[in-house]
Amino acid sequence: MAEELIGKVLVFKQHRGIITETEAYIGFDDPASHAFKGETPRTKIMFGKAGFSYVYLIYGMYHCLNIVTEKAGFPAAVLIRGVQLSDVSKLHLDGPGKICRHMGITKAHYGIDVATSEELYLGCIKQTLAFSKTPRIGIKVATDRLWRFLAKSEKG
DNA sequence: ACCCCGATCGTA
DNA sequence: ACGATCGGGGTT
Repeated sequence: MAEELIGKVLVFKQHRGIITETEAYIGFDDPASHAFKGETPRTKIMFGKAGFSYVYLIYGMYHCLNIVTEKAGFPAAVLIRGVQLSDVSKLHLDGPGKICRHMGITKAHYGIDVATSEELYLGCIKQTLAFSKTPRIGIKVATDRLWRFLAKSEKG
């Protein structure tokens, strides 16, 4: 799903943009995942059905948006790390904290079903984007896994 | 009650 | 390279 989401459209309220960068956090054997140590109130949504938002606060200052994937009982999520805004600014939001800060996404938007919500959802465009795979960044473990996906022409 | 630390970002 | 800033989660 992290690969699939490259080139899809992220819509939140009046904001929309093409997803240019994602990271995957998968299952019980991924030590970089918040779900690795088991289910907690914060990570509960990751253990549920796919298609729900997982928003968390990081470093006391920034929010990060994920989309839960995989079947219930198997924790996984895709972190949205990069978005190219579709408005006239064409601003490239580079980093999960910047995306949420710009769009106003907070923990209040935890657990939204993106399949039915009219506030937060995903869309398609006709073209697909080529992408590259790299190690995930900002983590200190499991950096050998190529679970970061970056649209071509993005640096990194 | 206390402590450590983090899927970040802006500034130096 | 570093500090800001605070909640989550484990430990006392």
